Amino acid sequence: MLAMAMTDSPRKAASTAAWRAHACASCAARALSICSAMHTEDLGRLAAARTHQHVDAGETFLNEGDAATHFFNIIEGAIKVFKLMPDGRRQITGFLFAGDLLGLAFNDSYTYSAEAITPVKICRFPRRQLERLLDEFPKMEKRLLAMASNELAAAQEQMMLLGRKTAHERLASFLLSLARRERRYGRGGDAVQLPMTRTDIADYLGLTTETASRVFTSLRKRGCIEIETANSIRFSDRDTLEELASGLE
Amino acid sequence: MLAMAMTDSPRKAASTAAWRAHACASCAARALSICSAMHTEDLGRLAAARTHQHVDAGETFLNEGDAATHFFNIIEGAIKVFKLMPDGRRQITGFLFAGDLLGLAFNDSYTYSAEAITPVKICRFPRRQLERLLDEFPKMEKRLLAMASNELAAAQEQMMLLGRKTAHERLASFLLSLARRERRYGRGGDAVQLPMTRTDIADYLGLTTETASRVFTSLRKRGCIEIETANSIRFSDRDTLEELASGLE
DNA sequence: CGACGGTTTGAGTCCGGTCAATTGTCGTGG
DNA sequence: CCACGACAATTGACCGGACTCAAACCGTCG
Repeated sequence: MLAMAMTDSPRKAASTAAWRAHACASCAARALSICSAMHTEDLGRLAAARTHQHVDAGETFLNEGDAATHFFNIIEGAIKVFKLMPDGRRQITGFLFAGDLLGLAFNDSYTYSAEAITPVKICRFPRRQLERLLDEFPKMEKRLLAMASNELAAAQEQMMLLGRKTAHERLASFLLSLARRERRYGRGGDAVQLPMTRTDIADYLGLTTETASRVFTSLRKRGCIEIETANSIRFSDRDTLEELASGLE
Repeated sequence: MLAMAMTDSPRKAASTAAWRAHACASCAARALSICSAMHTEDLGRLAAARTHQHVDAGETFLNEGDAATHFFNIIEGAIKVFKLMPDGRRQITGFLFAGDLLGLAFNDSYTYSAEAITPVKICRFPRRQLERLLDEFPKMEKRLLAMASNELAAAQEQMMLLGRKTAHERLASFLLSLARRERRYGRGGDAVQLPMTRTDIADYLGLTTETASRVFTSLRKRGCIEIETANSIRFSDRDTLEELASGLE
């Protein structure tokens, strides 16, 4: 809101969504994964306070500057987290998928916006509820600290990418990290799904749409990847891609 | 170690330092600031396990890939935290000064290296000791979580800088953030000290030394800053600098 | 003083950005 | 079924900001 108010940005603003309470099993299961030591009744307390929501693709459901009253759990779909400059320049700081948590930062207001890439199911918890739980379950706090720590390491890796890598190295790194993620979650193999647009990828890698597209083509012509559709690619030479990503060629 | 081993990097490797135990008041005071609820005897326990060290300027005292056995508290001086690519490209992910903590990440091994910019006094604690304390003092954990959260927000701001800002905008942002920090810690006014070299600044901002230097000159000619010495600048038009930093001009 | 590391400045190049046009994809409705 | 519109992706021609290479300058210290 704050960030949007002072801008003539061409990107469109959010629509405020109405949140409805709704029961859901996978949601509680996810909360469980944060801390297996939590008692069932406490889980229930958290579950009671949560609300569910479907968000359409392209909808912004969290705005930089808004009071940080809730945190979110992506149940299904993909979202992008980003920051805007007054003139509309955009930097995507991360893509989040099913199972990821959003909004855990302990600041007064959100320091980023979030928008659905695909139709998304999300689960929203009040932060106060969480903080009360944290007081009772220190293990949960440790778990969150570990998560934050991993995110921080990832952020530093991304700084390396944005500050020092070439366009080719950036895209190779990105595709491989997506593939690694898919592998970690069971699926995978040599195909990677790209739910986001070329413009999103460019805004994540600090490039323009045109450059992103050109590098896709270039990697294809070099025999590193096959482009089945714009949103689905397949690795045909993962080794070369790995070398590219780490800057060895 | 790991990162250094596979590289023919022109940058020099670390010298292993000998750590000696030593008593120090400011160190305990700093630990206190992490959690005021800690008992004196517990503080003593942490204090007993710590060791002190002087590190010379230019010395690397922490290597990416090394087992993450300790965390650090900068007592005096300035350090840089960075990552290297196999061919020697470097990205500085942060500068740390007196009072800052380093190595709190909860990973098995460090994901970055750290080198002294000026002669430095640091205080080293074993991580196991800290973790035991964390179990006893949940408030401490909450404090760490808040710190990690702030760092994460800063990291995202830096991604915006590296991915989307021009050279001028990057330097303006950097100078202002340094000034803001000095102000937060009492000192300040319109002068900013730059203990790091132009090359360090460039490696932090994703530029080359030459570009960094040129932009300094350009800002001076535009009347935004005065360069008293290479390591000490003064703001002469902070407003214009602010506008530049946020991309408004 | 001279040596050395850091800084500044200059000349020329190039990677990625800009602007513009074309192609491809998909959903809608006649 | 195809025509159409909207939007994403690709491709081409050109441009420019930052990089590269190189030389000169400066401050510090032995």
